[in-house]
Amino acid sequence: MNNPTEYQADILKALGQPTRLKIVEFLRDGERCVCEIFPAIGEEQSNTSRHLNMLQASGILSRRKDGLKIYYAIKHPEVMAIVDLSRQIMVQEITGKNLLLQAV
Amino acid sequence: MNNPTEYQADILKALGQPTRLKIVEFLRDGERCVCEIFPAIGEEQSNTSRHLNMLQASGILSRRKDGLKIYYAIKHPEVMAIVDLSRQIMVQEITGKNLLLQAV
DNA sequence: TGCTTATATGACTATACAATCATATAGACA
DNA sequence: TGTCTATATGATTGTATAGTCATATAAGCA
Repeated sequence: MNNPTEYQADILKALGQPTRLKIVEFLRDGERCVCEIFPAIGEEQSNTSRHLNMLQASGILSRRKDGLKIYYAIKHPEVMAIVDLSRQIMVQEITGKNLLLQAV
Repeated sequence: MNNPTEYQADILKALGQPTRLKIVEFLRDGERCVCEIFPAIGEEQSNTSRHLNMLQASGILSRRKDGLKIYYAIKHPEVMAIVDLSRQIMVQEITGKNLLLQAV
């Protein structure tokens, strides 16, 4: 995080990983504790914990403690907008490639 | 690229790297050849070429050949929207941290 | 106090990535 | 044909990352 470009890249890099993308998608509807998140995405607790920590460190998620449980939530609405836009790009790319395949 | 989530993550990962973010930002105003790009972002030609190749492979950039030169351009308007949103998140994060610092 | 549950972390391994240097390819043109 | 220019690529190196297993921490409760 030495300069703005690196900071900005870190935010996008945090989202650019399948496990973390699954976490963010699962949190779309609101905050959840770790004990709900890791079974939902099918990853180990320790691995999920690391990714959650990274998402929080890069400003994607907020963290709230309640007794034993720790609740994570999407911190900025812009996060879901980015996720949705990247899916749009994916869909357009896949559609384009299928059209190419059909043309063969 | 085995499943949609990985595909989507690859798009975001492609944007989540400082050198590639600089390339995309430089292409905001329109297509440019490699010979314009690498001096503008201050990276070596070979390194720039690799990043351009990756950005094209992940569907971020389009590529056009004209004689000796190869022109790259932003392929989807959603790309710049993502870049702008990620900067908004960064600004909010930095602002929030500065407020915290002032409170100390 | 001791036990249980929820979450985090240390140590490790395998893999991926960015950058560099040298070199290859491919098109333009004399 | 030979030379020049633009771009890509092979080989290599150092570093970062994801995932796993075992263990630590910390809060709640009997």
